[in-house]
Amino acid sequence: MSNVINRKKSRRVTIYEVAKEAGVSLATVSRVINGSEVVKEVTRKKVEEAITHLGYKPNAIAQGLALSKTTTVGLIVPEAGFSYVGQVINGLLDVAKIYKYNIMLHTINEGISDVESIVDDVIKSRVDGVIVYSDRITDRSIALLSQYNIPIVVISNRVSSDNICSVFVDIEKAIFELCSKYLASGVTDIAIVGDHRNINTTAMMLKGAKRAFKDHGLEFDNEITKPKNYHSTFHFLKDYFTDHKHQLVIANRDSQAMAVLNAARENGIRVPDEMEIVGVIDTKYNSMMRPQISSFSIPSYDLGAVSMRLLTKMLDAEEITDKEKCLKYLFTNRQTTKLD
Amino acid sequence: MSNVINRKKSRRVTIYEVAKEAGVSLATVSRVINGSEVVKEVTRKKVEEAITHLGYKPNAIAQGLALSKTTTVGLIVPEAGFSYVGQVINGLLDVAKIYKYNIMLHTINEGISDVESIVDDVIKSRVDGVIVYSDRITDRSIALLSQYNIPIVVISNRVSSDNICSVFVDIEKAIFELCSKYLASGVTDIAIVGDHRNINTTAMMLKGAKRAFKDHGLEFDNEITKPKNYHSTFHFLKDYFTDHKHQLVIANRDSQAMAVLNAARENGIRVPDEMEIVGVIDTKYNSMMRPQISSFSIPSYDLGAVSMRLLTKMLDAEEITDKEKCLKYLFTNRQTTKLD
DNA sequence: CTGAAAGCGCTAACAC
DNA sequence: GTGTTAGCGCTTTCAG
Repeated sequence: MSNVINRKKSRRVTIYEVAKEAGVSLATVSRVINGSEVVKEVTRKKVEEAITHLGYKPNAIAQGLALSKTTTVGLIVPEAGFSYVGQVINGLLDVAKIYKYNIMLHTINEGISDVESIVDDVIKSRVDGVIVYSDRITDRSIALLSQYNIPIVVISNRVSSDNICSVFVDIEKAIFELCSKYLASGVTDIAIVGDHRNINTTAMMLKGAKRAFKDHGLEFDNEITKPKNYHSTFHFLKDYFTDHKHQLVIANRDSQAMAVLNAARENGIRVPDEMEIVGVIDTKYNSMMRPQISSFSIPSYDLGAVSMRLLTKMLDAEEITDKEKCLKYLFTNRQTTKLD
Repeated sequence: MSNVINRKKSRRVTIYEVAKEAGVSLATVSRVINGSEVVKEVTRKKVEEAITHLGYKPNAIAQGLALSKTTTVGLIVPEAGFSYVGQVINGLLDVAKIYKYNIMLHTINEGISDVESIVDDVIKSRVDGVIVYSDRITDRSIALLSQYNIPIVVISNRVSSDNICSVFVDIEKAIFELCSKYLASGVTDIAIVGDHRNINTTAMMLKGAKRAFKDHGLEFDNEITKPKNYHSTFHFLKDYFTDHKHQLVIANRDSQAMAVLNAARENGIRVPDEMEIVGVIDTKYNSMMRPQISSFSIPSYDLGAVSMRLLTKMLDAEEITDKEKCLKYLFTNRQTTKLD
C-alpha cells in the first residue's frame, strides 16, 4: 500500500530531499504539498513520485512554526470523568478529523495549582483553540485562558464573550418541565440529589425546580446532598432512605441515579410505585439497570461535535450567528417513572 | 497571581523581547529557561523578572523544531471505548504530567483507511513516542507505525520488538485459574461470551478455558457469540437463554456481563443459584448492578500509568529490563458467584 | 559567563 | 511556472 522504505535509524526525510529527488526547488514541493494550483502537471507528478518514493511526510511542527498555527486544539476535561465525557470526546474527534485538527488532551481536577499548569501547557503548545468541558462558570482555567486571546468553546455551560462560545443543554428548562408535569399531577414531594462534582449543573436543576414550584404557588426546598463524612452517595442514601422517602427523586449523573435506585430498594422502597426516579445524564449503563432508569438523554456526542464545529468556525473567522448554542434534550420514560 | 498583561490582539511575546527587556542576548534567556547552571545569579534574576513581567511562555513548537523533539506522545485508543479506556487514560495522563509530556489523542475504528490516516497524523505531528491501546496484535497501525522507528508501547497485548514494548494482563491465566477452580469443584458447564470488539482478549479467554479443561481430561467448546443479525448482545442472549443454561458464564466487558445477567433473569434463571456469572473488565458500574457482578479487576489505571512510564524510559534510552510487562489482576467475588 | 550565528523544516512573498 | 530568500522562535556550538 504505502511504499515506505524501512529506513532504520535514518533521519526522517525532509522537503529538501524531496526537492532534490524531484529535481525542483523546495518551494515547488511545498506548493504541491499544499495543493497549489499553479504547479504544472508534469512537475507535480515528478514531485508526487518523489514523495511516495521517499515516504516523505511533512513535518507539522515546522509547518506550525512557519505558519504560526498548529491545527491542533487543546481539550480540557475533568479528571476521572470519562464515563460521561467519553461520548463528548467521540463527537469532538469525529468532527476534528473532518477539519484536520488534532487534539491535545488535558485533564483537570479541583486544585488551583493544577489549573495554572494546564493553562501553561496549553499556551506553550500553541494550540489554535481550546475546548473546555467545565461545569463551573467561574472556572479559573477559562478566565486565565481567555487572557491569551485564544478561541475557546466551553461545553455544558452558558458563557460567551469576545473569544468564547459555548454549547450546552438547558438543564434548568428540562427540570422545570419535568417538575411542572409532576406538580400538575399532584406530586409535590420532589427531591434533587446534589452533585458536588457538577456544582453548576446542580444549581441549574435547583433553579428549574424552584421556578416550577413557584408557578404552582409552592416553594422548593429539597436538595439532598451527601455530607462530607460519607465517601459515597450510595452509602449516604442508604442511610438517608431509612427515614426519608420522596415521590420523585432527580439525580444528575447516571451513577447517582443508580445509587438512588439501589439505596431505595435496599430500604424496601418500591420503585416506581412508592418512589419515582429520574436521571439527567444518560450513559449506556443507565438502561442496563433493572428496573431501567428513566432519564433525560443529554446529546453528549453532539455536544462534542457541535463544539468542535463551532471552534473551526471561530478559527476560520467565519460569521457566528449564535455564540451560545443550546442543544435539545430528550426525556426517555423507562421503568422508574409512572409517566405515560 | 500571574502578572500576565491582557494584551488584546497583540502577538505572543518571544524570547527576543525578553532578551531586550533584560538587556541580554537571546542565548542567555534560553539558558535560564532551560535551567542552565552557567548563568550568573544576577543576570538570571534580570531575565526571570523580564519573563514574568512580560508574561513570556516559551513556544513549544519552536522548541520542538530546534530540538527535533516535541515532548508529546500520541495515544491511540479504540473509538467509542472510553468506558473501559477511561481509567487507562487517567493513569497515563498522571504519569505524563510528571514527566512533562503532552498527549495527542487519536481514536481508531475498524476501517483500514482509518488506520493509514491515523498513522499519518501521528507521524506528521512528530510525537516522541506512541501508546496504542489495541486488542488486536495484527493491528496494522502498529505495523505501520513501527516502520517509522518510533518508540511504541502497546497496551493489553503481549508484543515486543526493537522499539516496541507492551503492558498487559494475563487474561489467559486468569481464565485458566477460574475455570480450574470451578472444574475442581465439579462445575463443567462453563460458557464464554465472545467479544467481537476484542477479538484477541476473547481468544486468550478461550485459550485459558481450553487449557483448564484439558488438564481435567475434558474439552472446552462453549463460546457464545452474537450472530450478526442481532444488534445487541443483550437481545441475543435473551433469546439464547430461553433454551440454554450454563453453570457459569464468563464475559469480557462489564456491559456484556450485565447483558448476561439481565438476559438470564428475564428468562427466570436464578443468579447465582442456577447460573453464575463472572465479568473480566471491571468498571464502577459493574458493582452497581443488583446482584453485583463478580469480576476480575483489571488494573486499568496502572495499565496506563505503567505504559507511560515505560515509554519515558524508552525515550530516555534507559535500560529496560522487561519489554513485556504483565500486570496483576484481582478477582472480586460478589453476588453472581457462589465461591467463597 | 555571555553573545553571535548557524540551523531545525517549512511557508510565503518576491523575483525571474 | 518555478526558484530565491527571508523569516517562524528557539537551541546550541563556538568564540570571546
